[in-house]
Amino acid sequence: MPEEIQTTQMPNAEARPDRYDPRTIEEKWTAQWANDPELYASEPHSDKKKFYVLEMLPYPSGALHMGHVRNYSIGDALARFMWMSGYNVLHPMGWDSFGLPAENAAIKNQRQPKEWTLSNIAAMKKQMKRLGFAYDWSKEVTTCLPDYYRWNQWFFLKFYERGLAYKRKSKVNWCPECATVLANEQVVDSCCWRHETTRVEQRELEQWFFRITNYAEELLKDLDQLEGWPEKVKTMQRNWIGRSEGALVTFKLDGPAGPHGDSITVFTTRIDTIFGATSLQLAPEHPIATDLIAGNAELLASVEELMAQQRAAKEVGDIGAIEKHGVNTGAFAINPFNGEKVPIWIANYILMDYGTGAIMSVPAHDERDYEFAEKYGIEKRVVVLPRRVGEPPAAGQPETNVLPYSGTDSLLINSGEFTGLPVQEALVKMAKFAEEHGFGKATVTYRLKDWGISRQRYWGTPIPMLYCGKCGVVPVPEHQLPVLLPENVEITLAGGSPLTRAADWLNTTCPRCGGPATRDTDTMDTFVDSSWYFYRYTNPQLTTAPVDTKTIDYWFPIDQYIGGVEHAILHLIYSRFWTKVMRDLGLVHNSEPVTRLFTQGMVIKDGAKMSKSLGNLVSPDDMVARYGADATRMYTLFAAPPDRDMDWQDAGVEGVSRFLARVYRLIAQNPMANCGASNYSLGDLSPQGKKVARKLHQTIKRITDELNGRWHFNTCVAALMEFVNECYAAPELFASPKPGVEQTFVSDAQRKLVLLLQPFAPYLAHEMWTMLGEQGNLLRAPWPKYDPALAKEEVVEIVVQVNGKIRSKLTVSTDATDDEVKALALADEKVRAAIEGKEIVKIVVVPRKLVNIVVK
RNA sequence: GCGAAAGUGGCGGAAUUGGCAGACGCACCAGACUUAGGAUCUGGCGGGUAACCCCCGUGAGGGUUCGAGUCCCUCCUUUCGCACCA
Repeated sequence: MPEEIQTTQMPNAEARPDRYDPRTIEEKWTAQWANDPELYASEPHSDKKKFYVLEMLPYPSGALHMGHVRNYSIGDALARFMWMSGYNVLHPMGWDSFGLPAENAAIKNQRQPKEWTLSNIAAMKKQMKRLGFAYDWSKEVTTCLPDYYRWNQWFFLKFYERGLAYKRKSKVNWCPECATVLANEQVVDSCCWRHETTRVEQRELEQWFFRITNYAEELLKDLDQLEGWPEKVKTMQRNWIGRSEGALVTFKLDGPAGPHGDSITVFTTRIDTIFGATSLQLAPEHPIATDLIAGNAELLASVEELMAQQRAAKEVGDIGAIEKHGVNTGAFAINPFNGEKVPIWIANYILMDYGTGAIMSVPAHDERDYEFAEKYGIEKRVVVLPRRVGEPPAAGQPETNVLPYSGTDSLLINSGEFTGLPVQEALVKMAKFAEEHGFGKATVTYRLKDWGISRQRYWGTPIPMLYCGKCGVVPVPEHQLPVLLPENVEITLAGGSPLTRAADWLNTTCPRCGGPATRDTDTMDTFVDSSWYFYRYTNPQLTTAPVDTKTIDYWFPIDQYIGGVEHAILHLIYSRFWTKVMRDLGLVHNSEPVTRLFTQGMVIKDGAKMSKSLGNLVSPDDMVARYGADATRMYTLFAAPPDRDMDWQDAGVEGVSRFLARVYRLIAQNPMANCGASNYSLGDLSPQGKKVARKLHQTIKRITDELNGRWHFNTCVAALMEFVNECYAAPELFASPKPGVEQTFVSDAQRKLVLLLQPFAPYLAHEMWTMLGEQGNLLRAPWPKYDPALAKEEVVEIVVQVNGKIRSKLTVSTDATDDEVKALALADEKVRAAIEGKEIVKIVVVPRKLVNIVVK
């Protein structure tokens, strides 16, 4: 039916089938989906392939931003595609809802954190539903509710039983802005990860720690198995774990023992160079250093200065640029390998929190030691040959050059009984020698530190520990869980944990002796919440255990995790650690939580990441109101490949919206009943019909390949646009197909277009699905298959080059042989003009692509 | 300093294994339909050129190849990660 006739018949604009009105369509379906909780529900199903697709859960700040929309649009497209591909899909969502912003809001707006958080959740959930994301809300997890955080406490007790949770006094990173402790992972360039310009201070506090270092080796080793993870993330984790193989060697002091003992233990990765050690260097805070300078005011002052220099360098975040300074203590230690006395120095570039806080200095073979020795005139003694094993000495080069060659494939010299050994062998033998003689051993050091989880904050999981005057530290018995977070507590940022002021809650009885006891007033780092939430999704209402192992066995590991790269170390290393502990507790059987990880790019506007402070935010609500959820979502997929940063342009959404309107009109002008058969052949169609059919099947192939492969959804959308353009090139075909095969084809093409659209623009797809008279659930309709016979072109354009320059183009049958193509090319007028009078050296034929005639 | 990724029209981006550079979209220009158009449809749109043929063109320079955005080398720029870790 011609468009203009239809439009004049329509009583009101809203219902005009030539007018795409996303708002009416989307609100209708939002309501319908809300009434159908089974739609996205997924339960374990023994005879169905599962697919667990997960997007990182948001912090309920109050409103979604475009970064969220992009993240969830990627995951949703995948989930929808996998459903249509026949998988049993788990696609849950939840709320990482403990944390400081709720407390700030409480102070600022006089609202309770709980009320503030829950109302934010309600608002954001509504936004998500309006955007049409296909989440199974029956699996929703809200980490700030006792249903969830009681299991944090349960895990804490299990960790404690296993010695994986312990308390110690330690120097901690303190953010004055947050008024709480930060984990090492939360300190970025010496500043708070939340307050990027706030310098972190060092404070001494009693803290609970999780012994993640017990798993350092496994966390490192298992990275090799994570083939579906970006190399970049794995590299960041490897750097963070920072494994270093070496040896500990103990040097006895050449003098009386002080309060901190009579020896210095150094960590070295080059024990083979120990005969070249001409001094020891201690960190300014090293206990022995304290002993050695005690009572010497001059030394004390110098060391204070070294400490200040180190602190300053750390604050700038560039300890690497520190200018080396040191002081000679005048004391000596004995090198246990040769009995030599070596001077003990204190230096500003030695870090107390790495290794043992003490090194042996070998100026001849270490650049840093060289620099230091140059400055202070310390002897440089060569103990490794300046060349590889088997290499003859270079002519004119001294056999014992300082800093000659830093490789470990050389030979030792001047090293007592170890002289002549290759370095690699010496490393092993000398560590063994030290161990046999009781002054050292081979060891491995990590940069990774235990995870400090105590936070002096209110809005978090209470740590389930008690302090009894008689019994000391006592865990809350399991049956008393949860330790509920008390409500209506006065919240201030200063003055330690607000929980210290909740007297009723704070004072309790000791479960061991029945005497008075007080609760731990700290709460857990929120990264505890996000370390295992994805397990809880599988069975969020379970009251007897954190998870049901059988259910986990079905769903895990997560097939696809999608989120920002900013979580490469924090969240993603904690989650891996937690999984390994859960495995050791017998709760899960997988050792890694995530098979494939995808890190999407940021949303950029006007050259910078969208942020409130820059004022370049684009509100998803505004976009949805103006263009609809489908257009907004589809644009986030269209603007760039999902792993790259995308540049937001309002006009771009409009373009996508126009495309959706074109799709709508294409089908709405003449929605056809299901003709059943889809087995037409090209020969039955008109030339126009053939072109459309070919394009359709090529489009199916392109989109299917992308969804199964590299995920360049931008080209999927482009492919859909190309197909629709092809349809518009033959306007009568869709408007009034001829009875018979043509109608069958158009009916089929309409359906396939809707199916292909579903992952990217679900609202419009559902609307058109019913418009076509289909009753079944579109989300479970089978993904269309492409027919290679239909996708194949009959003729192909061949480029003819002469010496690599395009001279002509030929249209030949796809089945033409190389010789036929060659003959056609040589017969071509333009080609003949180009090669006239020249000798043909060679003719290259690339089937279905080109001919290159090489002449001279 | 070390390592990784990237650099293509006015803009976002395409070109999956070396084979027509610029798909698709935005912006812009012209036309059609219209009382009107910020709707819709049609066409154009890298640069040089009045235009055709043609020449040039994927950060710069070299190389391999019949043929290079794609592979190799050197350099430049941007982004990210690491950086006295002994």
